[in-house]
Amino acid sequence: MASEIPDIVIGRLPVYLRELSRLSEEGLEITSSHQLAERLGISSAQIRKDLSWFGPFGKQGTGYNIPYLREQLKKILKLDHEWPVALIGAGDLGRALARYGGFTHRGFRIVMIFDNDPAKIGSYIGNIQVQAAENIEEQIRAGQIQIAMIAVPTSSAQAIADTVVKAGVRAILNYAPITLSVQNGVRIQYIDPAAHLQHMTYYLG
Amino acid sequence: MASEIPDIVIGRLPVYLRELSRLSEEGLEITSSHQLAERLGISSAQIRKDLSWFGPFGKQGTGYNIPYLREQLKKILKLDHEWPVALIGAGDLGRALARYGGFTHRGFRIVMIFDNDPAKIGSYIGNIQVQAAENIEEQIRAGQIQIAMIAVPTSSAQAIADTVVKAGVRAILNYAPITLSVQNGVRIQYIDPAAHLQHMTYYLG
DNA sequence: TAGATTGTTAATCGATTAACAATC
DNA sequence: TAGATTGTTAATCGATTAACAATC
Repeated sequence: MASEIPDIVIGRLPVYLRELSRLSEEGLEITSSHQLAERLGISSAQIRKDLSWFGPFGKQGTGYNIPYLREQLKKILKLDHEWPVALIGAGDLGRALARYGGFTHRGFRIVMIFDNDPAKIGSYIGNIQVQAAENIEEQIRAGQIQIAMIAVPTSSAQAIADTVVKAGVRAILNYAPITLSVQNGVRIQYIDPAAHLQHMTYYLG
Repeated sequence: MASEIPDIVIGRLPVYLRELSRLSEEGLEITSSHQLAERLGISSAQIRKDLSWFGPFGKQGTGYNIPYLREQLKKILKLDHEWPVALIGAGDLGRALARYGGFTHRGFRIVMIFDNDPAKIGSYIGNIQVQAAENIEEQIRAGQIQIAMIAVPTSSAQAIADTVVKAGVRAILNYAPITLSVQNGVRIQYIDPAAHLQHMTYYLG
């Protein structure tokens, strides 16, 4: 049953997928748990154990067929179709995210952008027009959007989270440096660069 | 001995510090492991255990003095002085990072920015002038910079990492979606929003 | 004092690793 | 076949939690 697979295992699958894509770009057709392990700096046993939660994907003596394993991982992570994403916040960070080219070939497309600044509403970022924040709930519901990226000031992040969840969002990528409170069943991932830096300074001389 | 404290514990300290700052802004002077736990969605036992690695900071029956605990955590994480940071890459993301206001009050200041695009070299982002990438090694060495943020295309990320490490950098915040290979003693933290999104789609219907 | 909360221990729980039979 | 690598088991390792004496 899928729900008993450790979350920490799920979190590594995108990293495996990313490295497989690189190997593929390098022209390789076959890889092994050892090759992946060396490139990712983890143990080959862990890679084999992680994959074995989902089925046998390799061949003894040979390794893994890269295109096949990529396909399988994409299926597991539900990346066999593109996910529409709502972006809340059109400041510097929001605009950088909207222009970032790395989402599409990995399964995501920003389809709506919101801000509460009258100077930004109506303007275009790429080919998407920034909408008023008051339309968030209606638009997300109408578009049946399940994923939102929050790139607003800390002071409004919780209210925005409440709004998007009410509208049906079930996965939030939160760039505001604050722990959000949401109902059960809603997933949140946090991106807080300052926290990452603070984690590393502990080890600096 | 500091080196035996689990890295996963170190990684939670910035989150505790962040929440303590919020409590402080709300005007509170005292908190408890229970209050912190509820706000962060983790167990109070974990918070007390984590803190106990570094010393007794609380008072039985009362809890923790917020200003005091903040000071102690800052000392532990070496945040009692400001860290100069080199930013490599002045594209959309680099510019958003350079303008991000959230670094300074958490212990970091971007003091140099590099790019290899002649159209960007010499231009200003805030009050910092973008320098040519060929100056990276010399400038980082001269400034004795220990922390770098990498916001360059995937194809050049490893080469940039090699360069900054050669120049003396010991902590890298990497925004390129690639696992970097560096010598022992160099810390890396990864920020890959697409990977975070892929982690969450596993759970979506 | 009575009530509350810490710091710490021991138990539990979960994740990683080593090892190897199976087999390509 | 000989060599290599998977998938899986069992052992090890590490992290989390429950519980409570100490004490403010």
